Amino acid sequence: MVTIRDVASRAGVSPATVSRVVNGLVGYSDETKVRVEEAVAALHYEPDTFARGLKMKQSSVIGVLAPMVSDALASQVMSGVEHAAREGGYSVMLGRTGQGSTFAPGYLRTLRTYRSAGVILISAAITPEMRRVLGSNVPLISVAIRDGIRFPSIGIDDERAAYDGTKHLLALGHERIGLLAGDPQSTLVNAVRERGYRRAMAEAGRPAVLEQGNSLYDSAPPALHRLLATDPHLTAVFALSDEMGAAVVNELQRIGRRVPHDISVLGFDNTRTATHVYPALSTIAQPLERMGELAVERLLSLTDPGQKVMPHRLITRGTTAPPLSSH
Amino acid sequence: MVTIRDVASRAGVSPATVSRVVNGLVGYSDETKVRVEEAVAALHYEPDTFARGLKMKQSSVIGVLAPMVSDALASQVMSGVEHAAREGGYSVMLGRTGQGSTFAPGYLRTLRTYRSAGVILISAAITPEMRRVLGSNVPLISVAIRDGIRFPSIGIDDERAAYDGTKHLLALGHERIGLLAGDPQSTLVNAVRERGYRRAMAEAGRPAVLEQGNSLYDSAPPALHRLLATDPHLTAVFALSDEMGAAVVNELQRIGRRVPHDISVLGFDNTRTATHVYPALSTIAQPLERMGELAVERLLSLTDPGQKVMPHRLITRGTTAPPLSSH
DNA sequence: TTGTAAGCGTTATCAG
DNA sequence: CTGATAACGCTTACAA
Repeated sequence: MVTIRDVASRAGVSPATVSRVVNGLVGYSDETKVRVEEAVAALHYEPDTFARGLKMKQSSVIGVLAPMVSDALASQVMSGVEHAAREGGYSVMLGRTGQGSTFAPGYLRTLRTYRSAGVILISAAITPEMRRVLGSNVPLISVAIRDGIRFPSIGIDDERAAYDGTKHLLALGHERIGLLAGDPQSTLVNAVRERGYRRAMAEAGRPAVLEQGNSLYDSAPPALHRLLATDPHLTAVFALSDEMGAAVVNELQRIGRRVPHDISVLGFDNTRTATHVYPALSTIAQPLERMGELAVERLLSLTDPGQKVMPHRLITRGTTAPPLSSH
Repeated sequence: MVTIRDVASRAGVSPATVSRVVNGLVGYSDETKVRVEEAVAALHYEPDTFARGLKMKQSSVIGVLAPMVSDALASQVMSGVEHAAREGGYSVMLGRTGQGSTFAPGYLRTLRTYRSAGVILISAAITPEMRRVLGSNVPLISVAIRDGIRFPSIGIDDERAAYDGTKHLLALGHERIGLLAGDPQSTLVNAVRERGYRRAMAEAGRPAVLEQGNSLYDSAPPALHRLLATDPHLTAVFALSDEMGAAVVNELQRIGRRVPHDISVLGFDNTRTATHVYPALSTIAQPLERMGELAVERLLSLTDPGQKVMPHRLITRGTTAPPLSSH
């Protein structure tokens, strides 16, 4: 292993000087800088992470905690995170957490011992428990979820997004729109979206009809059937995740209902899943990658990351159309 | 920060003794063990990763390099990796590499500087370049790919699996079976699977008809149309990835061909994607999670990881049936 | 069974 | 502008 002393002796300077030029500090002549750099290059010197970590009080790893649920969403956020992290010379350590956050404490502990520069939570709220095990030195931020008050986060206005989505369906002429809600425990995302739907329906003077899924594919078919049982004349269903939306499209197909002729379907998030069904799913887009980038930027900016609301966008593809009855 | 000296003085012993009990070494009385453990617990002592890493020559991170391509596959392997790693007290650092492996060298460098205990490559072959940047101390293993000779790997017998898949279609009565191949550059997976298909077709005295995709969803529809242009009477298509298989099912639907009545479709890998289309995709399963677990076990076993061939399995779901003409 | 002390490779302080 | 030197927290001979 080549150490800073090797570089120093080859360049004919002291280790301290090497450290200075390597870290871009001030206090050396141009000439020594050149000599040191030559030596560094010649010897392929790389500072030792552990020695450095021991001295300094933090490392350059950023932790990301992603739920195994909604892989596609997390994956897109990750792209952004990774990009921004790499740009800033940071490495990303990803932990996937289970349904009941089984692994989260373990990961957080690891991240703390690695003196992580910060951690990003995807689609998960920051809990006091998390704050506690992480210690107070490590900044924390949530992505794709937010409550607008308590913790640093980057997300969209979920209430408004769901409101807009419902409005779109209403504008198309639909009057009976069912909502396929997500896990009700997710009060910060699903409950909020649900509110947006209810508001739009109420404004239109239409009754809300909804059933709970859990955001995942498999939860959608049964929920869809409950929805249809409640109102067999539904002409549109708004699913609060693309996975559920895709499942609805497929299930409708299976039971012989044509999409979008008989029933329109609208998804949520605009993950890759939305384009992996036929017809491709109309959905509400969140700027997932950008949110990931922003998360690392804010995390590293040292100032309080605060809350950031990103714009959402309606994307119409093949699953939304006016209802048959509107002709 | 609480250090080993704090624990030592509280327990009334030396730092060396604390180190010994913390690391489960020998050489202390039961009584001191108890005292030290009490002190550790009372002070919430945690050994400093960096100080330890500086002394010892390796850390307990396992690196995983996954292609952004085929997220679903990587995700399943990751589950296994994570599980086994956690079991052994290791942390997992995930790096996603681009199409042209853009990030791979950077990640590998990071992993080396973190003195990673080993790195796992998902669906990627170990190149001399990788070996070089990683240094010779870090063990490396590939998962879901193998060439059976040169590098440590865990995978299935791709030739045989593709052969079996083709045989299945043949046994159903199909005679005109098109192959939707993957990236031809992937000589270790796609080229091998292609060989299996060719062998089965040759044995059946049927002509091979194939087109290249790149394993991803979007590459499939155009390739499917080329396939259909070559032989409009195809009654089955075998796609060498579930994403392509799903795309074929959807595209067939779009152009008005019924699956499986008019055309059967068989996928490959048995990722979650296979169940996210309607009808659900019949496919060849690889024990992805198990492969991930095994990868870490072998990586950490210190002996040469060697090559391991896992069993594959045909899973018939809704997209394969006898051809119409067989009645 | 236990303690002392010498590093591991860096960075930071303080002289020069 | 540069060089000694003292930590950082831990492990491990080597002594006792």
